[in-house]
Amino acid sequence: MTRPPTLRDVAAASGVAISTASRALTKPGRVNERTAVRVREAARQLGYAPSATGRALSSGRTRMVALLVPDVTNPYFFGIVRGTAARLRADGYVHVLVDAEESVEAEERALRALRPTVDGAVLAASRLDDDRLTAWSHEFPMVTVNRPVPDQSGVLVDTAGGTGQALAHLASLGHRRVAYAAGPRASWSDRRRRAVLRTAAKRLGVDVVFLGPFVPRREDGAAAADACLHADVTAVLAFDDLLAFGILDRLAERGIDVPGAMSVVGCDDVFGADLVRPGLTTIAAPLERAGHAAADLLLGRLDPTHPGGTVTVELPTHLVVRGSTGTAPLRVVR
Amino acid sequence: MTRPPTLRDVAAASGVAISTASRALTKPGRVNERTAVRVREAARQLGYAPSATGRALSSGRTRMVALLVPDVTNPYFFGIVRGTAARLRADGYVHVLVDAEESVEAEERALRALRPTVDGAVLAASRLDDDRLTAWSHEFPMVTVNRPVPDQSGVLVDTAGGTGQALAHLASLGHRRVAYAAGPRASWSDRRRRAVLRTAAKRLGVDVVFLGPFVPRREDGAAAADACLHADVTAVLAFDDLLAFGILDRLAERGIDVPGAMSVVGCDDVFGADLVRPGLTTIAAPLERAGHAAADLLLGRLDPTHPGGTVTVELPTHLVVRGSTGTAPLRVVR
DNA sequence: CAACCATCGGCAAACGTTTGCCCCAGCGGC
DNA sequence: GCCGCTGGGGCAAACGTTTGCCGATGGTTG
Repeated sequence: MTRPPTLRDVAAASGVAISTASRALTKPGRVNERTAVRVREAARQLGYAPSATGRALSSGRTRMVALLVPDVTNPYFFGIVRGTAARLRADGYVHVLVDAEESVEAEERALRALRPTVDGAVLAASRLDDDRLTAWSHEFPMVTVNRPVPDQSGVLVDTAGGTGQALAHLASLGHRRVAYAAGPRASWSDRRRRAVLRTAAKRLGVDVVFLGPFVPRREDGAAAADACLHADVTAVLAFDDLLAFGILDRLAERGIDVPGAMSVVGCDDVFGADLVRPGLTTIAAPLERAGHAAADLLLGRLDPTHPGGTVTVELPTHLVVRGSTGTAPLRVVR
Repeated sequence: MTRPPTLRDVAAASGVAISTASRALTKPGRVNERTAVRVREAARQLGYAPSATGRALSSGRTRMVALLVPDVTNPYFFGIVRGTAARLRADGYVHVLVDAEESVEAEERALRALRPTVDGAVLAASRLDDDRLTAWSHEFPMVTVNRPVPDQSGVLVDTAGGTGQALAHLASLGHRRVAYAAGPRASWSDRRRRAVLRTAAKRLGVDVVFLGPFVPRREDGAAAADACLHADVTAVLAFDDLLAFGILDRLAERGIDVPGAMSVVGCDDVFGADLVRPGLTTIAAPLERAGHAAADLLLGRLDPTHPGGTVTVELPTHLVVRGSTGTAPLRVVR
């Protein structure tokens, strides 16, 4: 296990000064071509790769970007990880993945530790409160996903719009009483969807009953399903696909036919939504594009030649209709 | 957006030299407690966090570890990512995620670029050939997953053993002619499973027909399913769950009852295996544990006080029986 | 022939941290 | 009163890279 070769080794091997070696490799035309060839050949032969650490120290930029997610376990974030990874790779940035463990403290600890080390961060579904998020956004180039911060660039996925679409879809199938199985109170998306549902419900002449909040995990779908049955609805919009999977599990367990007796709509279209039977009708969120867009915004801010200014990218969603939604059953009046 | 505070700022604020500030924060007892308190207070007030870059340069260690996967998209790697992330986080290491794009060149490029920058790497299912892998293993502390390298620590998941179990399971259900829908020729796991299947088939009195190789993607399950039907088998062991999902899709499309007319067994038990209907019987690989173990091995090697020596951890698998396997149909002799 | 310029290479500082070495003050023992 | 020891603090080098500045060389122009 030998120490990696440094610029000093390359310089020695080609008989020039370190500064010349550096320029030969990074500043085309700055040194005589014959010298440059010699240096490049030596570098190749030694297997030289510049130390990102050394570079970072002298340039003040590390060419690393962190992605903070509350929970790497959640398939929701897989798409975001993919998107940011692809975008960062395209510009040769290193991708640091941080699991904030759903905890405000862990998230702040990670930000503090990473601030001197990475050039910027993408915060997906941050658990930080508004004040702290705003404070951090002044200290550190960052872009949020699904979490608007004043005067800060961000990516929003318009699941609220999709929710309206989904309700219209259910209304057109004859559903008149629909549940919304809500997510965490702290969720920005959840708040927006509630608002949209209230107005859409009025417009469409549908009763929407709000159930929850539920923790968006498959296990918690049981409680949500039971609440739906008790609330006497014929369809349910779940906060996300995981919750919807759990609802499907529980309905199957209780022998409730989907979509015959109950229609189920998820949100996000994560991996697996087309694996369940019946396939899950869901509001497809372009998560990979969201991650890509977030990284793109961040890279733009990091580029000093870039115009600047804050941008908010809002990505549209669309409803993917699969087998879990169908015409409303005849209402049984008790 | 202010420059993060450095040790110099802390030293100035507390009226001591940089070296004293450094020691006050990192060498308990080395400086007078009264002085140390002053320094710590200044650090706290300024929001000081040590620069990993500066540390790395002086110590030669970056406290970063890279995880190279061929394709972040594949749910197989989600578990590994989770496991390594958790283990690295526990020791305060930073987790660098690299997608090698299923390409030997990209993988080597990443290794070359990362060598001076990270302390070590976990290579999951490397696409590198043996020679290059061996060469790299001499240059760079690394641990492989499912890819044995001579004189190098690694983690192996015994899916071959699980395959034997799965075949026995099928035999006990009366299957007498079973297909193996193979994965890529280059796969080490695939080669081992073939060997195990050959001997197990003899012992159990089962005919195993080898089909493929198939690309382990859901889309390629269609070809695998058609090949199975043509080969006149009553059960199929798929290289992995993704392929099995695709086989299930195609069988459903062609109206073949699972498990009535055909039993299907997957491998890995990825996210989603219990979402399909019928649930997929599969060889459960402890992927999160594998990632955890790999990171653990690597961290051990990086610790200078550690005994040393190379270790190979072999993790057992077990068969998870769900709905996709059942008793063999009566053979139709044509 | 002098003044000027372009080309090319080297010196040294800077980035932030750690750490070996040295210095100084204070104190106890003789 | 001198020696030696110890506790506590600073100086400076080192890590690998980039880059502003300078100097040397050789050629061109007036």
